[in-house]
Amino acid sequence: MATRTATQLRAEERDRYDAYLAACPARKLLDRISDKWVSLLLTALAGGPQRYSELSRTIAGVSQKMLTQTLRGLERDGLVTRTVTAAVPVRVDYALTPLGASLLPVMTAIKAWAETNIEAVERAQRAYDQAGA
Amino acid sequence: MATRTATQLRAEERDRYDAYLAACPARKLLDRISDKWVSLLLTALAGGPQRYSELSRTIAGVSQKMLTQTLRGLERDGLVTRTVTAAVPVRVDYALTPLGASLLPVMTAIKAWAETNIEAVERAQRAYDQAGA
DNA sequence: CAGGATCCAGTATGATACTG
DNA sequence: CAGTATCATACTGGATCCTG
Repeated sequence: MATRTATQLRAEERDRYDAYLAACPARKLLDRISDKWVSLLLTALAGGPQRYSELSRTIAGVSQKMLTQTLRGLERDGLVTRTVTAAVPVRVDYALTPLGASLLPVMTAIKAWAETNIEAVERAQRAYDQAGA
Repeated sequence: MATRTATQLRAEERDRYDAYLAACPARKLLDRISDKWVSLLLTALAGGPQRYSELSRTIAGVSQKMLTQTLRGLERDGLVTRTVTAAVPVRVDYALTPLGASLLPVMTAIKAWAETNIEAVERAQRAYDQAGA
């Protein structure tokens, strides 16, 4: 128990530091909503409620795991609701809450920015790669 | 070589499918700008150019690697510029391009949404966790 | 239909040490 | 000061099988 002094101190500082970061919930929330699947899911629900299977088809490329996981997270954050209808094959609908709807414009704006500026970005990339080579 | 029919067909479909997704650059761009460090860096540069070390202090918690990596990506995408000033200790300034500035309002909006609605989200989380327990 | 559980590969990220 | 290079790893995300 003597081979650690500076290293341990640094680790302790890091822990305290991480704790501080964890104490800043806004940054964590920012990280959570800065997620590909989140933006795609929220915009997918913009047109109204959708079933699980509809979403998986709309998003196209999302795995069961990511779809379920992201939906659970959004439900927990109060951004979407999950409604189960008992039937022969179970039916589950997801819909935006008012809180989720309030985030929608921003998500739409990001998506729109990406679609609008993709060409400019690609031009910049080509120029950058040219200069580098 | 007869133990695969449905499995192989599914794999082939998936490959074709993934190729299609890769061909959609807007989704890739959306994923790239939906990054924690990107939003933090762009908003950090909102007030004007900053040096590398200033940024690392402003962002607080970012590692050298992530900082450099994210800056390089943003530079390649044409969102920020990198200006090297030859001096005794080298000086490097980063600044937003017009393209980067055009993304700034959206990034600011996300950050603001997170800060505004963090409490509502936390309430929702507590309610969700209560119900689950 | 709508998941839950599990296994596994790839990537993202951090810590550390070294350099012009 | 402003990185680069390397190593180690934690976490993401996909594939697969199983269930109410």
